[in-house]
Amino acid sequence: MARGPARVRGTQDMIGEQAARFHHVVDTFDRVRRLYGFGRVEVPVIEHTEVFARSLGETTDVVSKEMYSFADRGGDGVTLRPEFTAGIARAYLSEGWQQHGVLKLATSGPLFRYERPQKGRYRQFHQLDAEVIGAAEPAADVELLAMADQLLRELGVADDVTLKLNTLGDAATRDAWRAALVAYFEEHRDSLSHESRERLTRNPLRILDSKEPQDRPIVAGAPAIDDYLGDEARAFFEAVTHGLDVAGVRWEREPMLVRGLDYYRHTAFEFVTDRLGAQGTVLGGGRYDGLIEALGGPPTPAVGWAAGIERLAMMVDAPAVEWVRVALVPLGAQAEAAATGIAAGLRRAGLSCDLAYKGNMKKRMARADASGAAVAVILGDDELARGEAAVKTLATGEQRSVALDQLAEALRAR
RNA sequence: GCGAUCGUAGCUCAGCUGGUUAGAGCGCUGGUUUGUGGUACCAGAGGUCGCGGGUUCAAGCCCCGUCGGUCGCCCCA
Repeated sequence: MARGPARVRGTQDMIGEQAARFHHVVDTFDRVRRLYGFGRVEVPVIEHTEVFARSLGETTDVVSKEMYSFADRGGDGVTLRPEFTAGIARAYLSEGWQQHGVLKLATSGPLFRYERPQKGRYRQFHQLDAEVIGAAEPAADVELLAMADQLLRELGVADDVTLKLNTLGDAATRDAWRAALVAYFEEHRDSLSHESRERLTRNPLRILDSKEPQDRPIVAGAPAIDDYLGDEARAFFEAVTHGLDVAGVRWEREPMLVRGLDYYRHTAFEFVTDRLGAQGTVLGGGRYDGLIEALGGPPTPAVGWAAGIERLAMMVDAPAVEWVRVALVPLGAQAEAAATGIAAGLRRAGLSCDLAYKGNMKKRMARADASGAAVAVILGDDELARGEAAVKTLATGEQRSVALDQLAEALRAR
């Protein structure tokens, strides 16, 4: 069995196909984000605990139980980031990024939540993230959703994923709807599941996506957000949905889709799938016009989303293996010394090249084959003395001599 | 925090109702070929059966505990 120290629960070591899938997702995101003019931003993995505590506020469970928080050697309370948005909002304020006007930002990297691992859920997990800060216009929501849609298309998972869209309205709408929901559920308290009765005091909006069958009929009769939407909020949502239609982004209305936190306004959305067990959300986000203010800044409109890299990586087709083009097989001490220089030359010429270090010739040839190289360059004392190398096309077994000074050119042509 | 399920070689797994020296495939090393791979054949290395206790003449197999993995609940910023 395994020896040595174990991996920390909920972390992952990735190699081979798994690592390739992961980076395929990140690379695709990086390409798509440029198409939409989103600049890359880098923010710390660690923040003062206050940054997340203030942004999360109401849901005590999240803050107390699920953050990786600790005191550093100086006694400061710090937390490994459980999400991107709060840290980016903090940077926006502390670094004076208002000077840049409307910011379209993209980032990706590790996040940490102290949770019980299960399918598509880890303690160190990774997300892609996109934010538009400083734009109150529905066009920002549309652009962000169009980018998400294109990303999922280019990853080849769009057919397995549905965009669920809702509006939470403005602050007044949200408060009124919430009050109506609480009153309604309070009325039906006795028929609710045990879990939902708990939620009623802690986080009543969550009752709307309860998994308990007995809650379904009650949820179905709950007050709908649409009855509480003001004219402005309604117009905003219509602008978003119309924009999506024009951009050719398919969406479905999901009136029960909510966000637990108070700073979310207007658009809320999730791209969901049924391919990932209990973790159906592959990409989610919304408008968080209240967040920067909650962190002590000026009222600043913002909207964004994040997507789970692991979840996407599980869904994409296996990316093509990255074969190396040339396998260099030196034989003997002299040839090995010369091969180092030849390999460097081939690589500078832009040819990917694997240099065999160990084993007898048979072993080295076997490795050359396993590397997927198109050609093996065999370099022994005879060849070296003549200033040549044997170039073998591995697929056909055909072999010929090539002068060393013409090697790069000859290999490129093949 | 709760529940279910699993834990045998580096990996994937087999091991019959408890019964001698615990097996296979892949991978690894060496050989058939002292300078020729992908196919084939031969040989070899590699295992505290997660860990601890118990029952038994006898435990990989049964019981208890514990640790770990997986899946789900809670939670989901």
